[in-house]
Order: sequence, then structure tokens, then C-alpha cells
Amino acid sequence: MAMDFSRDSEILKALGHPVRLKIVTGLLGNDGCNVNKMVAKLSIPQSTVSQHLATLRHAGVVVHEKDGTKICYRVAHKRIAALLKALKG
Amino acid sequence: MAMDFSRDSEILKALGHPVRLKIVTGLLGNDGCNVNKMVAKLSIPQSTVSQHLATLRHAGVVVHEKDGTKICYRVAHKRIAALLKALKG
DNA sequence: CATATATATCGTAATAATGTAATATATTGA
DNA sequence: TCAATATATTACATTATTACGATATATATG
Repeated sequence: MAMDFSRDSEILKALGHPVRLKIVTGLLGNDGCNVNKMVAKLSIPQSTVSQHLATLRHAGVVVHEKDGTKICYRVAHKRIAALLKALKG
Repeated sequence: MAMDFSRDSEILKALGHPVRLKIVTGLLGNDGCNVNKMVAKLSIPQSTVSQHLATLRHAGVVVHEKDGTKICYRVAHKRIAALLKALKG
């Protein structure tokens, strides 16, 4: 029953922004995506996307992996997928 | 599959604060609680609790019901419970 | 009606989040 | 090495959140 309010709320807060939620939902669809693809899809500046990715990384929502000069982002755990699925109802 | 990023992120954002997450988790435990009980349990000012409750209300996370001069708060849907359960893993 | 109780709202100062241009870093290939 | 590509970080102005005392509102009770 132990709930780490501080850490859990950090995860929820990271997901609590429309752009970041869109990013994470997108990552769940196709598995793994580099930054420029996201930039193209979202039509917002690269620095903005990078900053949102940093927020998601720090909250432990996503992980990344180098692939040459590109960086592939993925959702970190199944818990995140389960959480969003539960939210959809 | 339709995801309302704006509304869904509002829910997640509302839950993305340690005090509000604590309030909602508490409401899931015992069903229904008035404000002063929460104030006592949380040891923070009444106005602060009331403001957090307003945030949760506006996001549709909680609903309230009058009971004399007291107001009974409850979690609005099962989706919220499911969401937090998924988060716990 | 006056008082007590329960809750909400307001005012506001402090802090945090946001968006974005500019700049930095790292990797690849000619 | 030079240029191109991919991504991260910085700087900073704008806006939003937060906490909390003070005040308002509403309801019950003597």
C-alpha cells in the first residue's frame, strides 16, 4: 500500500502536459522514435521537444538509446502504458 | 483510440502534485471525506486544502456533495482509481 | 438574531513552468 | 579536417502555480 507521493506525483506531472502526453502516447504506438521525427510530427521547435523529453527522462517516464547520431526514445515501463490505458477507460 | 490530450493531461496534471495525490489516494481508501478532516490529516492550512480541492474539482477528478454544513468529497470515477492502481504497478 | 462551524474565495508574494532563439556538443561522411 | 546532421543546453521573457493569511459565504444552533 506504500505510495511514494513525491515520486509518483512527479510521473503524473510529467504526463500532465498536452505535448508530453502526445509524445508518450506516440511512443507507445510505434516502438521507439528519434527527436527529429517528433519535431516533424508535432510541428514545434526542436529545442521545445528536447526540453519536454528531458522532463520525461528526469521523471523516469522515457529512456533513450543512441543509434548513430540519432537518439531513440522509448517509454520506460509497462506501468506507464497501463496508466494511460486506465485513463482512457 | 481517440485521446483527448488536452483534457487527459489536465487530469494527470491535477494528480501531479504530492498534496493532491495524497488527498485523492486518501479518498479512495475511505469513501468520502469532508474538508476539515483532510486539513487535520494533512496538517496544512484550510485555504490551501480548499484550493487543491478546487483544482481537483475543475479537472473532474473529484465530486462533492453537501451534508449539512459539511461537504463530502469523493473520487469522481473508477478510471481514477484504476489509473492510480496501474501507477503502483 | 448572534454565534459557531464549515468551506470557499481573494490578494499577493515567491517560485516554477513554458516556449523559443541562440549556442553548444557529438557523430558521421566527404 | 570540414561540413552536415542530430540532439542538448542555455538564456530569458512570459505566464502559471503555489502557499497562506485574510475575508467572505453559507448553514446550523442556542
